[in-house]
Amino acid sequence: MEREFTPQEKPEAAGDAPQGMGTLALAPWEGPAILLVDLDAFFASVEQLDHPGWRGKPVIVGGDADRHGVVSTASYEARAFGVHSAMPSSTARRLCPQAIWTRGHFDRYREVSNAIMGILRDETPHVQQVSIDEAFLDVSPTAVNREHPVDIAARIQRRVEELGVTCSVGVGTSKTVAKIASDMDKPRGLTVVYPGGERDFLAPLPVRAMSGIGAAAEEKLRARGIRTLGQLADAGEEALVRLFGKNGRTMHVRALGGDDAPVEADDEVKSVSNEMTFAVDLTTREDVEAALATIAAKVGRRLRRKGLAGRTLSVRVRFADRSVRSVQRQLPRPTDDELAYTPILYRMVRELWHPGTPVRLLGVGMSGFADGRAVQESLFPVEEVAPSPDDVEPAVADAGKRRGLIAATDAVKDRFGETAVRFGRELRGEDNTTGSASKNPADYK
DNA sequence: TCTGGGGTCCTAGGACCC
DNA sequence: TCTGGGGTCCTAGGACCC
Repeated sequence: MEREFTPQEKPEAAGDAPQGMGTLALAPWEGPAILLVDLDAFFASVEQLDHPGWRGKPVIVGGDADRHGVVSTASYEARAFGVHSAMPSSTARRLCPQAIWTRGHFDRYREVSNAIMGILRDETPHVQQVSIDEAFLDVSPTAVNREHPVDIAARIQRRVEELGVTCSVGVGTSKTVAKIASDMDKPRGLTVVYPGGERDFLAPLPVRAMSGIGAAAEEKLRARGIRTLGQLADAGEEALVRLFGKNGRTMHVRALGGDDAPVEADDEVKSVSNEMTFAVDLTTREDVEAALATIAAKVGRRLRRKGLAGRTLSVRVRFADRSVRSVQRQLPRPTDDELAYTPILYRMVRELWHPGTPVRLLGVGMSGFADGRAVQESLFPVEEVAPSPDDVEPAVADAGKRRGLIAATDAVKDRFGETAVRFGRELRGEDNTTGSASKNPADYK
């Protein structure tokens, strides 16, 4: 039986194909071939894998409804009730009161993700992981390997399903097209856009379908009568550059289907940060500083675990009206030691906030790493980091003592968890936070 | 009880140097 | 002591992604 896929036709997912993908004659593929593999409702799927009693039922991974929490991932059974990612948990609870809720088990998600990424790297070394549940693959036919990209995609779907979760795959000549294709049919979809079919595939889609166009860009475009990617492709590039800067050119190229961004592994970490949203706004200096110390300790610990030391320290404050202010400072030397930089955070936050003003969220970030890779000597003496003697914790100003203290508490946290040990000034404001999940790949490596 | 937490990248203005 | 321009670093804010 001879069969060709039209550009937008969707072959059945691997598990549904009655005679198996290998028996279909695929139209030949010329030129670049990019896959985007997207794990379906990943966190919720892992929960259902690990809890057989939850299969077939609505499952929601997310923060508490009564603490400003939002949905991280909803199973497809929960999505049938209108629940989706980033929805306030209070809304989700109203839409689907019978859902099974969990705050998530992130070590487990990382474990399953790593196994799947292993499968992808087994298929090709050209893998770019973009999050815990997504990766681009370059599977362009070469002189040595003529295997058809669609066959590779179908085999990946089968191999992933053997681990107990499913994925959707988009196949195209560019990252833009592969990504949009993967979104067209979920779960377990396999959507193929053949070379030459890009413009017809993209033209009818709303501009928001394209990665990089969010609410603000959509609104700007709508105000100029541009609603679809076809209209975006027809728009003058000069006008787009005036509107969006150099990103306007990128948007135009992508809408034309001509994006040639390479698939490249990018595992250099550029920043490490931690934020807390409080169920009850903070108003006193004591509470704000206690929370900052707790957040700073988490950042410090993650820096040490990754072997990173940074020079750029930042603080973010979100107020009750959701407005945000931030400050950043260059430190004299890179550090991974919160005992050295927490006192600096206290001074920085005073530039943004005065006692009495309700604080909804606090965040601490570190960036400015030497090269994004591990550093050998990561604990610098505190007096070389703190800009002034006031910033040194008197009790721990001795560098050797501090190093020992940090190492000891890290060891206890390794054994008993993050909340096992806290320094004195971290103790207030406990259990006043939302708790949620990151999908950033840097946290899962 | 409206809207989390972890990231990346871009922009625009100012300081500073050559 | 009249003047511009380029490069780089730094800072605050914002858009966007998963």
